[in-house]
Formats: sequence, C-alpha cells, structure tokens
Amino acid sequence: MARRDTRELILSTSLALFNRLGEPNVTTNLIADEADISPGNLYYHFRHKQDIVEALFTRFAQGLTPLLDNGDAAASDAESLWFRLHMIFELKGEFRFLYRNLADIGERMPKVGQALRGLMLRERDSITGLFQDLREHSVLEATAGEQSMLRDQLMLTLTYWIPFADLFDPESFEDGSAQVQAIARIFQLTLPYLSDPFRQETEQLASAYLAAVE
Amino acid sequence: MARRDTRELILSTSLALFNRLGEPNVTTNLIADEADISPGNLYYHFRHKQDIVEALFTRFAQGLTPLLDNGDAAASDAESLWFRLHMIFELKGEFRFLYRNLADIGERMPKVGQALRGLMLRERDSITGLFQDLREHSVLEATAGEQSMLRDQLMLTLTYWIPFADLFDPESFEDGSAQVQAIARIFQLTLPYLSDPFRQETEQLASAYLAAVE
DNA sequence: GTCTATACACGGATAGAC
DNA sequence: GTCTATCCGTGTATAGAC
Repeated sequence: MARRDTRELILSTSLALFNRLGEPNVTTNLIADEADISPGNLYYHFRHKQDIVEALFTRFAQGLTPLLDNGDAAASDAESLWFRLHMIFELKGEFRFLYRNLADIGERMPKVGQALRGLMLRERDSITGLFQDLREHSVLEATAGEQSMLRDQLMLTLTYWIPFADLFDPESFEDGSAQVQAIARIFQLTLPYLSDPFRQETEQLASAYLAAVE
Repeated sequence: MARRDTRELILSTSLALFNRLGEPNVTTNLIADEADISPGNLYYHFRHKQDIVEALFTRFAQGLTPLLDNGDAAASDAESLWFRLHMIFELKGEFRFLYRNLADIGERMPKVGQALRGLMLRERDSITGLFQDLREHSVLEATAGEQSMLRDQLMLTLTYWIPFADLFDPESFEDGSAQVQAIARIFQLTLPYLSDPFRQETEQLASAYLAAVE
C-alpha cells in the first residue's frame, strides 16, 4: 500500500476508535489491529501515539478556523447563521473525542491544549463580534450583562453539548439529531433578546428543525 | 494510626490529587507518597484503586441527593433557591474530578457510571418539578418549548460549568468565584421568563452576587 | 513499507516480615 | 496496621528481517 494510503488508513481508523471508545482507552495495538496492519507498521508512520492525535487535531483546527470568521453581513441572516452553526457542530461531532477529554488531552499534550484553548477563545471573540454586529443592525437588544450571560451559555453549548449528548445517546451523532438539537437550543436561547422581524424568522427556523428530529 | 484515620487520610489525599491532576493521572503510588504511607498500606485499606473512587463518589452522591429535593414552597423564594444552588455547586466543586472525566470514569466503573447518570436524571426531574411549581405560582411563564430549552441549558450549566471554569482558571474554585458565577448565570438565564415581582428580586440577587466576584 | 519479536517503563496489586 | 520488595499485566515504542 502506498505511503499516504496507510497513513490515511491509520488516521481514519484512529478517529473512529477515539470517538467510539475515548482516546485514552484506545491503544496503538488496537488501532493497528483494527486497521489490519502490524504495530510496527503503525510506528513506521507515526513515531508516537500523540502524533496521531496531533494530526487529527490539526485537521479539526483547520476545519474550524474558517468557520469562526463572521464575515460581513452574514450576521443579519438567520438562515445563513444556522448553516454556519450546522457546519461547526458537524465538524465537532466528527472529532468529538477531543471534547470528551478536553482537560486530559490538553494536559498530556501541551501544544494541543494551548491550541484548543486558543480556538475556544476565538469562538468567544466570534460570538462577541457577532453580538456587536447584530446590535448595530438593531437585531439584538441586550444589556452588557445579558450579552455576557448569552456568550457564556453559547460557549457552554458549543463546547459540551456534544459530550453531553454522547453520555446518554451515543447513536444521536450518526443521524445528526444531536447536532440539530444543539443549534435549535442556541437559537431558542437568544430569542428573548431579538427584535421582532428577525425574532419570528428565528423562532420558526428553530421549531421547524426541532420538529424534524423529535 | 487508627484504622479509620488512615482510611480517611487516603480518601482526602486522593480527592485533592484527583481534583488537581485528574483521576486518570493519579497513581496509587502517588497517593501513598503524598499521604506519607506505603503503597502496601494503601492497598490494605483499599483493595483496588477503583474502591477509592467509589468511596468518594458515594459521599458525593449522598451529599447531592437531598439537595435535589424541591421541598414545598421553597420554589417561590429566590433567596432560598439561591442558597440551595450554592450548596449544590459547592459540593460539585469539592468533587469536581468526577465531572472532569464523566465519560471515562463512568465507562471504567459501570456502577459509578450508572449512578452518575441516575443522579443527572434526578437533577433533570428536579428542574422539571421546580418549573411546574413556579408556573403554578404564576412566577414562571414559559411555553413547553421554552421550558425544555431552559431545562437543557440548566443541565449543561450544572454539569459542565465546573470543568469549563477549570479549563481556564483552576484557581477560581478555592475562593468560590466559579461557583457564584455559575449560579448567577442560571438566574440570569431564567430572567426573561419570570413574572415581575419575582423577576426583579432575582435580577438584583444575581447582579449583587456577580458584582462581588468580578 | 511491512512484518515479527521484543525491549522497556509504568501502574496496579500482592506476599510476607515486622 | 504498616512496611519493603516484588510480581504481573499492559501499553508504548524499537530492532531487525523481509
């Protein structure tokens, strides 16, 4: 098998196992076994187990970063915001092992930990910027206190909705219902602070999607 | 040293280390070392490392269970609700290692995992009951959809606020500021759905406590 | 590039003296 | 009850043949 193919095979096998069993519970032997290659071969492609995690993390980060860009007028369109959130949660579902063991992965691999915290801070900034944009368009009406509460709750949902859903219903990621619920929750959360033409559009969007998965 | 004393010493040492480093990163040798006893002695008191975790979990569960009881008219008093939430978060902060590795601890020790999920479901029920109570007292005005959104957000906060805060500011548990912030967020979250005499009481309570820690 | 065999380290756990 | 010494299993990682 060509070099890139095996490397790719190792990565995809690892990702699947990490997501299913949790990264700390997946041994290099298991990965090799599942990928139908020898442990030695695995270590030919990745000198350390951590290298596999880092490679996967890099992909995740590269996928997420552009999604954190608020763009220009994207803010004032509920549908496109929904779409962007959908991409974000899709990606996070795909790499959910990272969120299952945030603290421990971050501690064992300082590089990844720092990058992860960096990503989270950028998410935070993105939310702050979005709020400001929405306020300038008179779409959002919230005091500073309300905004920081909303921001925190959004961060909590963006970070932990996936492990939370995983805890009770690991299946819900395959059909995407966990992701949709997360987004609907986020939209519902902001409803009381939206002004009225936009508010109704958002409300309908949220209940339509929610109805589809329940 | 008397039997109970050493046992107690092991438990308190373990708890401190688990909270600081994460349970998976704490070896029995480290516990023994930190407690100034021999590994053999540790294993005289606890035949398995898991027994230590289970003993600690039992304490946590016994502390939490009574706090999930809504009582009678406790609902309609913001101050006493605040107090109860404070007890809950205090306890959760004390045993925060459990929440840092929810999934993995639950998987490695099925008993604990099941009990933990059971506790979470009881929390959920408690919230549902509280909402109903508040609605009957005309304090809460929320549709079914809004209630389930609020319930989910509350659960998310109750479960993950602590590991979230731990990620960025591990110090914030000693002075209790992380806990206070969590409660303030919960109160702020429900504000738009409270009717007016109660609403203002809640708002003032939240901003007063928030001001104290920021 | 891939394999088999194995070294090495570490953590959980036990044996047996005191 | 407590100690020291040690076993054993497991997981990461390497050596060297093909």
